[in-house]
Amino acid sequence: MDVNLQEHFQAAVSVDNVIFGFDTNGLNVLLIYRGAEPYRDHWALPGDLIDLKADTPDSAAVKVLRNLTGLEELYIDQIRTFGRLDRHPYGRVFTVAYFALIKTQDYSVEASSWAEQAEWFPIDKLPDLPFDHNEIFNYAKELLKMKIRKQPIGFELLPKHFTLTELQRLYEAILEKEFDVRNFRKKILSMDFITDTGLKQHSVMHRPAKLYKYNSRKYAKLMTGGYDFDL
Amino acid sequence: MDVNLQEHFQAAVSVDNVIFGFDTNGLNVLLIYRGAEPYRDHWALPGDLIDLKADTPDSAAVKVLRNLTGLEELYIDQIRTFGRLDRHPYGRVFTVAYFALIKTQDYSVEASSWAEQAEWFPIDKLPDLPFDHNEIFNYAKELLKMKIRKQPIGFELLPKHFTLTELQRLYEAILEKEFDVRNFRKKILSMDFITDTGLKQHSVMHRPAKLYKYNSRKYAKLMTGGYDFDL
DNA sequence: CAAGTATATTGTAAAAATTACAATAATTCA
DNA sequence: TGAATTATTGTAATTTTTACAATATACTTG
Repeated sequence: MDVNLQEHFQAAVSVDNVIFGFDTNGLNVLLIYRGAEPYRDHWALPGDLIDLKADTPDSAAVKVLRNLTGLEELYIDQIRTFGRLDRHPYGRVFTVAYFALIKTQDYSVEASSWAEQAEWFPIDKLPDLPFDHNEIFNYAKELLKMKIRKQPIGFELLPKHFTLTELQRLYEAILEKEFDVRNFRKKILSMDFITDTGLKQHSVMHRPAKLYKYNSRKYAKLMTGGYDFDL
Repeated sequence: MDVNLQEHFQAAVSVDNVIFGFDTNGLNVLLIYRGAEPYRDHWALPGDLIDLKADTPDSAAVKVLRNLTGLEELYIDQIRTFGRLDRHPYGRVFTVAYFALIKTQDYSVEASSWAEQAEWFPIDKLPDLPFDHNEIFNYAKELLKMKIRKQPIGFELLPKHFTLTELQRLYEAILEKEFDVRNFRKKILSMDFITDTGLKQHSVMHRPAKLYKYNSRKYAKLMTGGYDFDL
């Protein structure tokens, strides 16, 4: 390899994940409390340098997720790559940002080798983040808004069985906008990819709501026919 | 820097551009005939390794564009990053893909240091491309389809003054779908961000068409009010 | 067990947007 | 002057979106 080329092979590449979760308080993001330099003892997006001998950006992002949640089958998607010259104090580090959606209720989040703690933060109460993580988070939030209007990814954030009210609150939290109850239900049901499970809530001190589930098979069928999801 | 870190700082990062142009034959992509290894004498997407001391992915992509076209003010947007382990024969090279839109008519394209030739290819008649450039191109094509339905970027591909028929042909070429003449015009005009220039075509052997221009100020006004572009 | 509390569920009419469809107009050329 | 070629325009039917409020069901409490 000639000198000219060697100059170029001196970069590191990392992944950073914006992990969204949803509960009764609204939309949350998972942050870690960094246990290593740089920015030790700061809250930051969970991420790691890519192992150049073993990982693609995608597989590296999945590893970070798995470390944190023990789960492999999560919704994950690349956002974009950030590469300001001075974004990392140790050298030229490009970072490929991802966003992931997880069902908060179903799984518990645990600290890992590089994270002393991991904690959910409401998206409107984030601490100031190191590196360019504020920028990455804002970009992710916009992308989530866009995507949820085009694809049925909201279900990734809800338990397997959910009520229509929960679904509506989710859309409202993400889109920062309220919907009319009747119109929302009409529209969602007309799309025909959620199914009534026949079950109901119980032990709630009001009329119990029907429980629905997402039917990915019906959705796949619609897409094949060139369907335009929108809300 | 410890050994552990050094292992990570051995990657190179490049940019690759999918440059779209539009003419009477339809939608085209600009390819270069590589003058250097690897894949010398192959048609490929124009791109280059990022200068780690000077460039961000964005600025590197703009430099490639400028080299090829002499222009700086082009529509350009990041697509995503590709990082298969074996995608480059010289080592671990990640590539940040971009797509750009240029007005074919207005400017001429010239070869550069790393390109012996540069040539427009109709998007349905591309040669087989090296690296993962086929994958990148396909991804870019899908993204263009999505974006043109959401943002008025079509105008970036047309001359300053254009006819409604030209605009319709552009949408049809990108979306691979035909529109009804009357409905298309109604919709476009109702969006109210193209303006009649008062000019007409001439020296055409049929009724001359009115010439319109894109009015970005009106578009900006609409967006502030939360407008949802769609077609 | 009756009344109270809290949320779930449902329909309809008006307005807006989309779709389907074909006849007339303006220029150049022979 | 007419032949050729593409540009331009309107309307009715259908579908989608919007705005709006009364009733239903379970649990809790007195």
